Order: sequence, then structure tokens, then C-alpha cells
Amino acid sequence: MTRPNTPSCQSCEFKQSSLFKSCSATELSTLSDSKCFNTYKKGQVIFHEGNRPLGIFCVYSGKVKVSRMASDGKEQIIRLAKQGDTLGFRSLIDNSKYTASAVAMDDCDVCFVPATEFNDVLNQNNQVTSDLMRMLAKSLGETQDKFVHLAMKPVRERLAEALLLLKTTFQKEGESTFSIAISREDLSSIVGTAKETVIRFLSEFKEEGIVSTHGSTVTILKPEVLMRISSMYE
Amino acid sequence: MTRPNTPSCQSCEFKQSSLFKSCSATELSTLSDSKCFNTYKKGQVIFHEGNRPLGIFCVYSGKVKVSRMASDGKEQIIRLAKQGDTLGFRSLIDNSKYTASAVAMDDCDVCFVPATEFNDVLNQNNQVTSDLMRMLAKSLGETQDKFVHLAMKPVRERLAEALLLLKTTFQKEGESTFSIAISREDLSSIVGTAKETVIRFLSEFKEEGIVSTHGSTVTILKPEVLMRISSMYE
DNA sequence: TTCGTTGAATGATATTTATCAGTTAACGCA
DNA sequence: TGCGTTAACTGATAAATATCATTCAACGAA
Repeated sequence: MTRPNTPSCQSCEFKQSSLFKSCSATELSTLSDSKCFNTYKKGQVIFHEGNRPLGIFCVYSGKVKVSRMASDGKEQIIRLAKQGDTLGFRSLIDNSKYTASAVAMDDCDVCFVPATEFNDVLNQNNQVTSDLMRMLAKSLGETQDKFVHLAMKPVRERLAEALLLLKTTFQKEGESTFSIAISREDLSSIVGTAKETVIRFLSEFKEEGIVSTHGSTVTILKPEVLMRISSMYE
Repeated sequence: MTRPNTPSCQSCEFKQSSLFKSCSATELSTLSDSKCFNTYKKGQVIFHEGNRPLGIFCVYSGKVKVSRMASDGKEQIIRLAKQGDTLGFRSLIDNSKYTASAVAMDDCDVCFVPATEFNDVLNQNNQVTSDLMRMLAKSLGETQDKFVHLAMKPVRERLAEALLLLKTTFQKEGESTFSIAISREDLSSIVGTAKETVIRFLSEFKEEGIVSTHGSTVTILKPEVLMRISSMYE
């Protein structure tokens, strides 16, 4: 099986939508020259909770979950990332250790930019700093939303929301109906509930014709109904 | 009863710990000249969910809660702020409407800096942008923590955590034991549970000699025990 | 001081969600 | 194609928390 060679930042297809959209050609080539490129198999750890960040990661292909583990093995997924997304910048900026781990949800290609070069770019290009600031503000808003919803909405509503999150995050351009293979375990770690509880409400959604499943694959048939359900307690 | 006149940013006692610590004398005087100063009585709204931010607020004295309300009246407190803290910057940076309201928890004095002058400072002083970026990264980390704890820890642990949050946020320099007058309603809105549930676990803490109460006033007698309890499920 | 109002506290019960113990369906592999 | 393993599903039950009703304590005003 062939894998792409290290892609260059200059010609990266996600350049325009990435954190580095305001970088000059010189800056992009500095980043490109200093970076590493790795592939991760499904389930492999990209970075681990408790470790010190040494740089930032850019997802080139594949799906990634960022999650925290309790001592009893229970997992809470904090974020989902796809191609073009940047990972691990929060801890680097905050100068703290990773408070969560990033794990490949399927086979992934990921670039890694060392901290030195990343900081150099931040110091010399204020637009990038400003973009990063905006990105952090956006993440903060989204995380506050999730926090409030977890506190106020029952599982059924949160499951609807989680399915829509998966759709908006991972649906490809031009796909009319959205399907995703996701373990009930992972789904419950997004929602913040037990696996069996997710399965039960998912079965309800099936009976109501909102979704269909085959094995671990979930297909969203009526996203508009999910939207109505997810916004019920607001 | 006398209230202080509009304080100047140049001589503000919270200058060093504030977002504006890297501002030049000129920048500080621009901010100072453009700002408004208001006092809010306990319970008054400083800014309201759904409105467009027109600037940022700096708390000069008093306690503020930032919270979101569900349609059924249930409230979730997202953040607590005290003297020296900046409010409302997230929405301003994100260019979105307020997603939460700020309410005075007791009588407050608050400065307001209009968006124009605030943005001017951000544009001319990169250090301030950089500091704000770090501040957002820190907030994001804290909010992620709260999100994960809400998902994973039972109420008893979260209540212990909330009491410690109140202590670290509002305890004055040189106070040996910490007391705070807080309604059980507000306490439950921090923890993310029902009022009665908070009262029950608070009673447990009283029986165990960890806290004492008189009316709405809660006194923390054994913070170290609260710390042990709060970190149980990690 | 007494009364009245408000919010804290407690008890009884309902609801939601978690846990445990299975059963069934999907999928890889010999 | 059958077999074994894993993960999805289902049911029964337990635990945690929410809700409702009521009592009790604190505090302010007359």
C-alpha cells in the first residue's frame, strides 16, 4: 500500500483554511523544511496526556479524537479533528502539559511542526497570532456550549447533537447522505454517557426513522429532525 | 454612601495583573479617556445573552457571575469574575453575540472600554494580542477541565471543586479562613445540579466538619479535605 | 419584639441514567 | 462455509439525581 510522501506546506490543499493561511512563502517553506510527517494506524496515539508538547500537529488525512481518560477507564472525547485541523496548540500556548490524548480514529497522515519554528512564525507574523487568537476564542465558545449542554440537556438531545457534530465535522463535499463507522463506545464518550444508554436512544432514533445502522455504521436519514431534537432544551 | 469616581487605568491597582499589563503609558491613557465607569447593584445585569458586544468590561470591585439560562429557567454558571478580571472579550474577538449574561453577585464597580479603542490597542501592541491569546488558551483549558469533570465526576466531588473555586477566586489576601455568602441556587448553578442536591451534600460536608454554614454563608474549615474529595475520580 | 417573607433544610417519591448479565449480529479467518 | 471473536443490542436491576411538598431558620420591616 502506498502512502503519500511528506507533503509540502506551500502546496498543501488545506493551506487556505488552516492556521497558516496568512503565512508568507518564506514562512511556509521554513515550516515545511522543519516538519516531520507520520502515519498512524487506527487506534495509535498521536500525543499522550501528561506529556510536554514539543510542537503542533496538522492532520493531513484521517479522523482524530482528542480525549481524556479517568482512572476507572472512562473516556471523555473533547474534540474531533479532520484533515486540515491543527492539534495540540492549546497546551503549547499555555505552556502546560497535554491534558488530553489524541488518538487516530482511522488511518491518519499527520504533519508535525516543532515548537521553535512554530513560535518563530508567531513572533514574526502578527496576523498568524491574531488568527490563532480568534481560533482559540472560537474553540472556547464551542467548549462553553458543550459544557452548558452537558449540564442542561438530557442524553437524547445530546446524542442528536453528537450525531450532527459528526456530520458537520466529517461529511465530505458532495456527499448527500452521511454515514460514519463509529463504535458505540466512542459515541458514548462524545455524548458523556454509558455505551448502553447511547445504544438505547440510537434504537429509538432508528424506530423513528431518523437514522439507520449496519454494524457500527450509522447513517443519518433525517438531519433536520436531529436538529430539532438537539435544540429542545434551549 | 460614597462611590469612587472613575478610576484611571494608568494608576489602576490591578494594572500589573490585567490584560493591559503590557500597554504603554500612551495606550493606557487612550483607554482611560475612552472608557465609562458604572456601578451595578447586586443582581443587575452587566451584559445580556444575545446582545452584540460593544466593548469589554473590567471589574474594578465586586463579584460577577457569567451564566447561561435555559428556556425552563435553569441556569448554568460558566465563570466567576472578581476585581481586575476582564469580561466579554471572547464574544468580541469571536465577532459573535454574547452567549451568556454577566450579573453582579454583589454591588460592583465596572469599567467599560469601547471596542474601537480596544481593537486599536490590539492592533498596535502585539504583546497585548499575545497576552490575550495566552489568556484565551488558559480559559479554554479551564473550560475543558470543567467539561470533563461534569461528565465524569459525581456531584459530591464537583461540589468540593466548586467550593475550592470560590475560595481561590474570592479569598482576600491575608484572610486565613474563607467564608462566602452564596445562595444555594447559585452554588447549584456552578456545580450543574439541583439546589436540593447541593444542600444535601453540603449537609454531609457539615457533618464531616469540612464546612460550616450560617444562613447563606458557607465557611470552609478544611480546604485540604475538599481537595482530596474533588480529585477522587481523576 | 413580633410578624411576615424568603431561602435553607429535609423527607418522600419519581425519573433518569448506570451497571450487570446476558443474547444476537457482524466480521475476520481458517 | 463454518467458527470464533468482538461489538452491538436487550433486559433486569441498581444507583444517582431531580422533583415536589413541607418544615424550619434567618432576616428585615413595622
